[in-house]
Amino acid sequence: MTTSEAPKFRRYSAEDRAQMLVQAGLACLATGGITAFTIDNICRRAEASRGLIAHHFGGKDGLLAAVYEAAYQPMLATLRPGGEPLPLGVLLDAMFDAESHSPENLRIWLALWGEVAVNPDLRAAHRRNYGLYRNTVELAIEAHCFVRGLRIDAGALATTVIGLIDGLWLEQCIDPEGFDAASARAACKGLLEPLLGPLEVGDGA
Amino acid sequence: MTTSEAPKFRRYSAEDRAQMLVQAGLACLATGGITAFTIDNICRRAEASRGLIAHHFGGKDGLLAAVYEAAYQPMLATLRPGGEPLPLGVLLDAMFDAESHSPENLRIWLALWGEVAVNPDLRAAHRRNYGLYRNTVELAIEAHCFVRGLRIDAGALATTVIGLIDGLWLEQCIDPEGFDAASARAACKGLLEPLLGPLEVGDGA
DNA sequence: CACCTTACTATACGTTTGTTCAACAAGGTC
DNA sequence: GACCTTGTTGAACAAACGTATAGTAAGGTG
Repeated sequence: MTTSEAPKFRRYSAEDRAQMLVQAGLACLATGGITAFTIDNICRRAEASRGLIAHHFGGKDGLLAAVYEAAYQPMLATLRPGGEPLPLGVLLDAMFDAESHSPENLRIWLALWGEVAVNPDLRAAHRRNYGLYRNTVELAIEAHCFVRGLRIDAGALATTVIGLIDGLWLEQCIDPEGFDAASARAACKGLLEPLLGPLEVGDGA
Repeated sequence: MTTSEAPKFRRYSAEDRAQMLVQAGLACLATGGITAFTIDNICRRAEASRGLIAHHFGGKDGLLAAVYEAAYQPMLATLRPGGEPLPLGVLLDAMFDAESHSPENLRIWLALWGEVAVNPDLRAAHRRNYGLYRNTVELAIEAHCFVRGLRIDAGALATTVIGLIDGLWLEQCIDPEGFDAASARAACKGLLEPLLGPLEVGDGA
């Protein structure tokens, strides 16, 4: 009887709403690839109206850039938790952990890669993040080789190792059957250990 | 003055026209990824009218399936020219030849992979072709190991090697700078030789 | 030259795309 | 409780999407 009415929508802070849209965008990529990354899909999933993406990101492209950043961030955070790179064995284990190897995550990356290869704006963002990624791996390899007295071009090997890991990701992603995170990790170590010596989790010192 | 008029269009055989459309489709994928794979784009590039894709392939999906097959065929043909698999060293060289590593070809694959991960029909086609691909590599590894008396799980290693090669492709594709086919081949061999012994082109016997 | 098969064109159609924008209202501030 | 900032909505819009289809004509066959 009173004038109290249920609010027609909830008002979030700009950052909160932005993150909700980014999460919805990631979910769309995971479900249907870049083709499913549409204003309608994303806003439906985020339970928001169609105008919001333009309001918070200036348009679809702005959201895609934010989505790309959001996809990279957890990986970088995992690889150097305190800013300091991990020992190589630990680093590899982190790269093959269950979450980053989830089918959803892999499909997201595949969709993003396809766009990076074709979209100059995304490529700029990629170059920056990939540089950090590669640098982290290179430092870990360098430290590993220094301790063991191995003379190896850490820069070139870093690129190769990243390629190997991403390639194993890729196979697993394209057809998830017959290959899982544990197999991928074993395969990776099997290829690296003849070159680098044993890569145990506890090889810190 | 005679009745002779220039023909309004050229009539091709069904197979010829189909191949023209497939080629145009590949070109679209190479240029703009899966987003650019549209009826308008493809037909404009093939200099054909918009109805032709439906006529020859039943629709866009039919063309995409044909494009996928067309992308796989030259690779399989390269890897076992006469039906017989090549020696491992030669096989790896073939995998890193200039043409298959062209930026266009890499972008095509990236676009197709993104779809395979999400499209059940394409996945079925992928599973079949990938099986042939993997089998070829496995046989080459098996033969290599047999000759050298190495005891290695050729099946698992085949998957790993394919992952490595595709991963190196991937890096090169996403950002073509600072990495070329020759570097990729060197990186691949550098990782495999500690495990498998020297992989020379002329290691046939 | 007449005929016939079928590759082909071109239009129309309904749907979905991304963007724009005026109006609305949620929720903190006074 | 009045006010104001601004996050939010929903409709309107043109462009682009894929498909269906009726009609056209190229080019081989007799």
